Amino acid sequence: MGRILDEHLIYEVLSVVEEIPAGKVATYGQIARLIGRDKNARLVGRVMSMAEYYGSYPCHRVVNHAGRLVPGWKEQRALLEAENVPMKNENHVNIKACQWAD
DNA sequence: CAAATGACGCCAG
DNA sequence: ACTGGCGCCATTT
Repeated sequence: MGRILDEHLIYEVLSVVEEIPAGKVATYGQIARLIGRDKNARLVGRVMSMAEYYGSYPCHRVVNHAGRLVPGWKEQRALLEAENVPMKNENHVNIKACQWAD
């Protein structure tokens, strides 16, 4: 299985993710806008799901527009709390308080 | 080619 | 806050 997604897209998404500072989070839509692909939030999510294959990136700092954590990824919460990211409840960060101002 | 599937987003109830 | 419905895009069935 070769490259499923456009390598250019993967490169752009991951370079943005790399910039998210510890203690902050970014949303899929936010990242999509930053790379000039406003309507491609879903693709950003797809890239994230395969990010491990391309290297090590702070994927735990990417959440959806409501601040919900990745469904099924247990370690994410601990990773965020280790950076003192404010949580709203078990599955959500307080996005208002910790969204990365780009 | 039609329908379904997702680490999504926005709006209405 | 939670749930549907619709729009969005690439990939898969």
